[in-house]
Amino acid sequence: MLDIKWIRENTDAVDLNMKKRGAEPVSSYILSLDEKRRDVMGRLQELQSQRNKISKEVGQAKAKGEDASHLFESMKTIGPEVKKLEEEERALQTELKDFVATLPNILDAAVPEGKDDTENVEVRRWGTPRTLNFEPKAHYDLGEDLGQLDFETAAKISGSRFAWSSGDLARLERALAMFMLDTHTEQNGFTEVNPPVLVTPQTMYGTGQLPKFGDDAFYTNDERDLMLTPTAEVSLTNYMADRIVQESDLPIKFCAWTPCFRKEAGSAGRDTRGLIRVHQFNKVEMVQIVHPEKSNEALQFMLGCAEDILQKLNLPYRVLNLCTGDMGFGSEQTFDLEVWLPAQNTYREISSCSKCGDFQARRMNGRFKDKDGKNHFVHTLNGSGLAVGRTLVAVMENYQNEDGSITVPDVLKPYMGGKEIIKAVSK
RNA sequence: GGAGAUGUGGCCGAGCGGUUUAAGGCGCACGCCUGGAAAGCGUGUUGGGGGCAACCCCUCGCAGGUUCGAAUCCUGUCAUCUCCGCCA
Repeated sequence: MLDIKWIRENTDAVDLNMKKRGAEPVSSYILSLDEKRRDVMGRLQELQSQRNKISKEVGQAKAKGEDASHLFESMKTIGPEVKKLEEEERALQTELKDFVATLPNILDAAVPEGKDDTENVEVRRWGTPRTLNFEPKAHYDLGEDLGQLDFETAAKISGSRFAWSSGDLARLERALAMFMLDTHTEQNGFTEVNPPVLVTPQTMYGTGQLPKFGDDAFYTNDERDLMLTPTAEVSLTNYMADRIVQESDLPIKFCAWTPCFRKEAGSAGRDTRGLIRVHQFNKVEMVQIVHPEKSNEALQFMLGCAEDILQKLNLPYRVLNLCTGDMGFGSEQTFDLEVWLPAQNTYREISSCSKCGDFQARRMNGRFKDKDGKNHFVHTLNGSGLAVGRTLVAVMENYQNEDGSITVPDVLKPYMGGKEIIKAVSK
């Protein structure tokens, strides 16, 4: 959520930002609404002030045992007028807030210009794709041939875009998650959290999924309208909702391994096979709550944490600086990591690390108290560390052997009971 | 699912419908005192909004309502705790 005071003083920047994101200018509309609201508020406060004064006089008169009924006359007209202005003010306030809540975050100056994902800027590459002397299989073929990935069964149970894995492959995914969690907690200083994945609409609003992107999420028919989280970012970041922490508590670093639920509305026909795009997948997420001055530093740190996982797994990847046209709603700046997938002969997204400034903190009212006792909004960041399902895909395809078996990466062996190779189960 | 209890500034805790503009205490910050400290004394200490400013408005879990006037009365709702039932 943008600061209305800031919008008032930076109308050009607001409209320029909308343009960069490929949207229409909005500042004149906001300004006129804000002006109307402040006008009503001024008149309302004047009346409230009168009411308070008279009310006090009534109290004083009664205390002395005097008759105060003559004071009621003016109060009788003030009362309904106050109520009317209150309603007017509330309506304008709601209208303004509802509108501002739909505006995306202001992009960092370091974000490259570009119209869509084709114009993202590659920052660096790491690792060299393995040269195979055989035709690489796609992970879904590998998994099905191993007898440990079963999309038919998943479809029977839940419909399209779900997966069923079993045996060593299921364990390999768990191994990946444990390896990631252990690395982030033991090496990178994150605190492991087991958060709820079923959250209130208010929580989804806090991180920016609502009100604009409700169509992407699964709702329950629970009377509280609980929703399934599309990422643990939602639960973890909302730790700060209506909370004031001490400056010395920062940074707060959480990581969590949770299932994520996405409708994938609008992606019909894309990645219809396999684990790449499913309604339910597991992800290890990192969230940082930091002092505003540490935002940039924290973003680089988190990007490093995500890269480190790929490096330890020896998976080739590249880093992209997302361009203005491809940036998410709440983000100021985002780096994506794309991992090499031999069967697709291309890099595919496996992590996304974003800094959100005070955008989310403002929505959820998350603050810290500085040394002088003043409160400020915290800055929030989130990054995948990594998308576990897609990491499984990457390991399968990059570590596949000609006979269809999969070599277990060295760092995962301790988590696989020492198993070195995943082979087909006998049918 | 059923029954009951409780929600008041960072914490504890008062609060007959009108000087509550939320007592008192604890904690914290600053000052006085001291060689230094403790104790003592004094001052400040919820959060948000509007205004150049003086200052004003809102905020007692949340949302409605009653009233000239609500922390206080009414309704709904949420959270916490206790007991019963069910349950991994």
